[in-house]
Amino acid sequence: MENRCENCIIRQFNSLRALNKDELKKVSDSKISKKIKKGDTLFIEGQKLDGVFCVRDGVSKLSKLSSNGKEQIVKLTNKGEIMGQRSVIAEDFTNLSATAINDMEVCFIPKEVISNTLNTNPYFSLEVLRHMAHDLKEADDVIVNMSQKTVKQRLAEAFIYLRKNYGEDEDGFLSLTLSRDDYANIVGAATESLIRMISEFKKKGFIKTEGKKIGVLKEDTLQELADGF
Amino acid sequence: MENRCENCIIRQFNSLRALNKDELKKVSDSKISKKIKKGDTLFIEGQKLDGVFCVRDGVSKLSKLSSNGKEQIVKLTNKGEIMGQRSVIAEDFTNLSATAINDMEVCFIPKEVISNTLNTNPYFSLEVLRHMAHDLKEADDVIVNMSQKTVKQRLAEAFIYLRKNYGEDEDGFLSLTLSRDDYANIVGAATESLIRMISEFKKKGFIKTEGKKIGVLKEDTLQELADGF
DNA sequence: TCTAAAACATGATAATTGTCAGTTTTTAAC
DNA sequence: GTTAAAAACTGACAATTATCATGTTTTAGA
Repeated sequence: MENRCENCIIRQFNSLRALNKDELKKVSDSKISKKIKKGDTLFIEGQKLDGVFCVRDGVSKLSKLSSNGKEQIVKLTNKGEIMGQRSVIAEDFTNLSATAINDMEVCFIPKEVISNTLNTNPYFSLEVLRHMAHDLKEADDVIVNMSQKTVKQRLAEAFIYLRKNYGEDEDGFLSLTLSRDDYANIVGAATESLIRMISEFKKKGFIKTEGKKIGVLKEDTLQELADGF
Repeated sequence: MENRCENCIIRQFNSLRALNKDELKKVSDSKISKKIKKGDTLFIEGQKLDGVFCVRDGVSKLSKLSSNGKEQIVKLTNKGEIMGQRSVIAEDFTNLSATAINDMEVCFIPKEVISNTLNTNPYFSLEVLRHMAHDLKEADDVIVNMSQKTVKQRLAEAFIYLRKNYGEDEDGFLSLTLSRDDYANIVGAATESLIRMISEFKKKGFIKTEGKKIGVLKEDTLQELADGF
């Protein structure tokens, strides 16, 4: 049992930091550490979740299947985030599927522990509330982008977002490597359209590619493009 | 002071129902009733809100300006809903503007009362959390619709939504009358495109119109259309 | 009631994006 | 290492949607 929540720095980045010692002990005693392989799924939309997942390492995509059978990625999660809280709080089925984009390390925390703490520790509720408020704001922004911007603008924005949030390696390629399909499902476009746009960006010198890897060359130009110039 | 929160049925539909007598008294003593005329604005995106609005009557649109200058309506609020909580909780500027679609009656509740209660009454926090969880789920659905469905599908869906949530009058017209511009800003399309589609739906007998008013004639057909047939 | 402004409407055309069909490259399993 | 499957890519074409131009109707205020 070397991995105790008490010693886990990750929790400083999420709502679990509002827990007191006793509560933290309960969480730690009941949590189950899991390793998720790239491509594996944490949960599928429509499932009932028995708990939440705290991401120690790796990135996952939260997506939803449209009635036309296409996947839409609603959000990418990063280290420190908690997944599945919406479903546990609303005592509802998940509306999203979670799939690992690279190898992940997560802790599963049973819902009883979470809901007990929500009922007794208002600071914890408030922390969860703040995080959800943040998610809601981001979701609103996505709605506006989806409806008012072109695919090209959304793609430019995606590259900037990925660089900002996940960084790049020593050769200037985005640290988070996504498939073309994933890109298409983030910006909400046909895969072929998206590939064409990547080619275009590359030809124009905005980005560089090497296999799946993509590197941002002209962030300013991409930003202008995203803003509509 | 005839209008006391203690006697207001509206609060049964929102998170205020989790308040105890004392808390409710505080809310009631500090609240300010306001009448908002159709077309007037409750708040504008980027403002700092000093409180939340509890909707007693009327409908408002929550919208956001895109960088291209077009408005996107993110959500319509109805009787009983509380507006501005996200901003108050996150101690953040509003990301949305709120505009009255018809004449409204709202109560303004100062943020201090709200945040005090959030800090002390976990049931209230939990209720707010549930409502926000619901909003977040709805936002996810909107994202998927925006990116995966055609304008025609989204319009069909909008008519069904409006009938279901706001009802219709004795002549079969939607109770909530929106301008063509508002419709365009809900489904995320150019106003001209939208008007054309309304004409098409009318020609095909799916809906009827009389001036601004629109009535759903074939809900099943619209539903099939929205689902992609 | 008159009048200007706003909202509604339609046509022509252009831009954006999707679909289908096929080729090449990469990946992963045996 | 070979090979089958998956992913990446390209072209041709079609469908969707936006834009611009213009006319008509409705609405609200003097």
